[in-house]
Amino acid sequence: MGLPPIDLAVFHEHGFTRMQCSVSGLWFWSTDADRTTCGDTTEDEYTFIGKPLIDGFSMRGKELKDAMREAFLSFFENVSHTRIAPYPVLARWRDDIHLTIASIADFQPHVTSGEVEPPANPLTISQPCIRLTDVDAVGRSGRHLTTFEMMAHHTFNRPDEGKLYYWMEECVQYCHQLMTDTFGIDSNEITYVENPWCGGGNAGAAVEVIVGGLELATLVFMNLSEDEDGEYEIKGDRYSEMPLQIIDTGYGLERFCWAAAGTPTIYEAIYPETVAWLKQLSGFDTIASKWPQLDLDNLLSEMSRLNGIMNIEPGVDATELQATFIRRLGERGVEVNSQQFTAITEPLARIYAIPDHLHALCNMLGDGLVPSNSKAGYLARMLARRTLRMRDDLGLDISLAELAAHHIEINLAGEKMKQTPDGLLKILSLEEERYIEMLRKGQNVIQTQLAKLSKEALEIPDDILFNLNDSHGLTPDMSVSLANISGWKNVILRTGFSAEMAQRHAIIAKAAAKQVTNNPIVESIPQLPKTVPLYYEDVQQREFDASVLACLPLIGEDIPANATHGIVLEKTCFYPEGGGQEGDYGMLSTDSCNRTVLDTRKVGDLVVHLTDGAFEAGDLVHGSLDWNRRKQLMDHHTAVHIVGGAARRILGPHIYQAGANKSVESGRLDITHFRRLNRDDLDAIEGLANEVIGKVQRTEKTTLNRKDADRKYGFDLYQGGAPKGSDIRILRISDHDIQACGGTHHDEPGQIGSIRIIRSAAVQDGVERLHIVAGQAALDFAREQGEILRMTSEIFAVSNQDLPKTAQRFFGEWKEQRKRIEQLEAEIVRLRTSGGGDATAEVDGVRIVIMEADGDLKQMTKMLRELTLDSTTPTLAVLGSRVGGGKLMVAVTDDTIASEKYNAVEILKQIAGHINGGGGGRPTMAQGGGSNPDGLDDALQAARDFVSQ
RNA sequence: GGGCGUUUAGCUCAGUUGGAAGAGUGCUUCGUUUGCAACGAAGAUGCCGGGGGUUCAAAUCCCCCAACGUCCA
Repeated sequence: MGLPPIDLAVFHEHGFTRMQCSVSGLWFWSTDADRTTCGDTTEDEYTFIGKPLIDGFSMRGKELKDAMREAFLSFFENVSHTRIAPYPVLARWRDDIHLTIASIADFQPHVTSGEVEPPANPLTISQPCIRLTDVDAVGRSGRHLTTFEMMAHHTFNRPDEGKLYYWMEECVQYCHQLMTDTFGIDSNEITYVENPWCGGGNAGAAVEVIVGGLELATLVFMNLSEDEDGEYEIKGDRYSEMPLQIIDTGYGLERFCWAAAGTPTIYEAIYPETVAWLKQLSGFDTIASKWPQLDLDNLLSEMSRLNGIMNIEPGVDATELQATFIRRLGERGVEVNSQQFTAITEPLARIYAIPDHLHALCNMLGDGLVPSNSKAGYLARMLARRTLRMRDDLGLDISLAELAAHHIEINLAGEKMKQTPDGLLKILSLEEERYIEMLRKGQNVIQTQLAKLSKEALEIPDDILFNLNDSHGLTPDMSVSLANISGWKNVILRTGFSAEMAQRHAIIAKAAAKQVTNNPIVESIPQLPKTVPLYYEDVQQREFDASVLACLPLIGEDIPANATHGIVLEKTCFYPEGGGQEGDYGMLSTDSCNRTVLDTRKVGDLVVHLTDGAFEAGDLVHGSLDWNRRKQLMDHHTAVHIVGGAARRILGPHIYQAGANKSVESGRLDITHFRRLNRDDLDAIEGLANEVIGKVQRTEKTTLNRKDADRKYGFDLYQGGAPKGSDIRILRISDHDIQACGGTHHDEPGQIGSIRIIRSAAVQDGVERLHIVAGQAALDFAREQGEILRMTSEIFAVSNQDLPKTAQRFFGEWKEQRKRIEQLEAEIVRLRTSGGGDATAEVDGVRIVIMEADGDLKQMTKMLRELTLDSTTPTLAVLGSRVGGGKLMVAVTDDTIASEKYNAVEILKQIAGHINGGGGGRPTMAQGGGSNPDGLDDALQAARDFVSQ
């Protein structure tokens, strides 16, 4: 069955009645008995443009947002909600999304699953969000944004445990009170639309709050989870009730601001200064003044009213949309032609989108994101490039960094950012440099790829446009304008091409979406109590006794050679592979048998020892660790933390761990940084890291619940990725580095001895990999380096200090001598070919040289050149050599009677048979080889016979 | 994580069906001019990213690796 109607006392108290929308078919509540639509359909225009629906907010921009947010949060504080500070826009506590897309995202999956307590209950928050799915519509639709604040009140009820804070009735009551009392909205303007919500495996009843044609808020009552036997059916899937009942609301801060301002678009309500500034910089007014009879203000306000019903979504056909727009404007007495419409709306769309993109960029970079060519960093790069393109389209002579500096001053004044303003601007100017470089390279690529295309062509072939976009970052319209500049003056972009390309990308993405699942190592996970870890309590413990709970045959290919069984014990001090630290090795033994532990893994909550033989369940075993291995792994793991802290201190607050691995040989740490590191950077980090080893006496290991950990240390804790459970293990190395980490670490950093950063390498753009050795591995490394130096200096018979100088001298001499050899070879060729003698004859004015030579094809090529390059002596030359199965070359002097008379390829084919070979080339130059060097004499004789015919 | 592209002289880049490694710029020398990023002549500069393979022959075709770029998740 579906969900029951939402019939609440609050509706009846305020005179609302339930009816069905004539357009969408959805049920809604309204005080207006004549209403036929729910308010958010293609029949419902915006009614607030020029006539604000919310009173008492006469300010604009940041000031308006601040006032609106405060009004919202304090309203809910007054009705016993706790105000929570916003989370970062980079969702580092999650591994399924890069960006915070909604306020509820702050609490997923750990709180919404019921595993972790919420930071407060009920709570209210205004969460900055970024959504890039609708990026194409930003600036065009009048309402789309990539970044916005979602104001919310959340409640997490557990009716089973008697914890029921409030549900639908109170929720809607609060909402209605906020709308009518705090914001003074007339009840007649409000419709509450019943529209069930589902997503991410959860679902529930939901109410959309529509005011003046604009959806201002959504109230979701999430109390269902996906269950194929469930009793509720929503949008094709079945659900059943879950123990946690969550109120998830979302109130669009910017939309409230817009409704209070009544400006033609949302952008003018929240970014008025930037819009005005960009209009002035781009000379927008001069565009409109070209048509004095056009009433620009009237046109724009009619357009924005229409925006409400035009359904401008990404991917709709632009041409068709424009035609509809012009027709409907005409119906309202606004006459505008296509040319005028484009001339006005195109620049305006960019002027509107730029501050939005800048805001999103500043939010992302402000949280410490580094632009990259993949993952979250790519999203920042994409926004930066879109902004730069729009800037170029507007013809603005201003850098991206300057735009951002202005934006920060006007729209982000006083906001706390993790990244420094200088760091942020530096990153943006580097991004602009890359963009300029991309365009410069693009110009070359265009010229190369279009070389075969007629300069009169009207279109660039589709496959070339696709390729330019995918491989070189040139969007179709950029390609076309670059082609126009480069001489293909008539090419234009086919209409609908961009949509086609997006569609093609979607198909490719769908095909590539196949998930790779990691191979299981055991057939099935037995129901056993969680293995008790001994390796946290005492990291030095190397021996223990425990009883065998299960002995499982190992399957799959992802296991070490010789490993046959997985042993589960009730407790262990073997650390299972995790957090980038490899598993422990060692021994499990009883009185009668010894088994080698070849690796240790975690399967669910069980630690599985991968051994080379079986035990019986119930056996009492003695475990002993390969301590040298463990000690080395701990050296590397603790060292990686120390180096990470050092890198952050030296390079800046944007340094974040992007991955790590700790093996016996070395540790690897991937860090986010906006440029390649050089040896000086590495030396500085290495120096600081070793200083920390000397200074910090003890590391501090604590376990906090998630709620307290977040509050105490913030989200920088989760450098190693999104943590799973509700308890967070925290490793604190003084104030140098504090991280959530499940690995094993030294109690005293001094036990590491020393840390060396061997080298850095690029993993991807924006991510640098540091290779680290510590402890014994550092000593081994130093010894090995010394050995290499010793062996090398022995070869040169010089001291280590003289090695670079000596190597340089030898290399230089080698190059010089090689050159000298080439010169001498050429001299030999000259001597051999200038003498005449038996090999030379003359037939009908053509010098004939047929002789055997030494050397390979390359050397013979030189001789041939000597022989045939001089056009005053027309020559036919046939050379043969016994090298490598026999080689033959035939050449004639170009553009002479020699080349008229003889065809080098023909001669070669005639004689090559004698050496069992073949070959080819051009009429003036042919070469070939064979497998019978003894036939060379016959081949050359055949050439002589051919000539003398 | 997946796809595509690039790697050739100090720099920026051409190089067609595999068959004699190029241009522009910079550099050196000489000349002409010295007011423009002046002009003329001559010259030097290449492990054609690395490693395998196919072939008589590979900058070119195939495989692997690396660096860089780019689009999509």
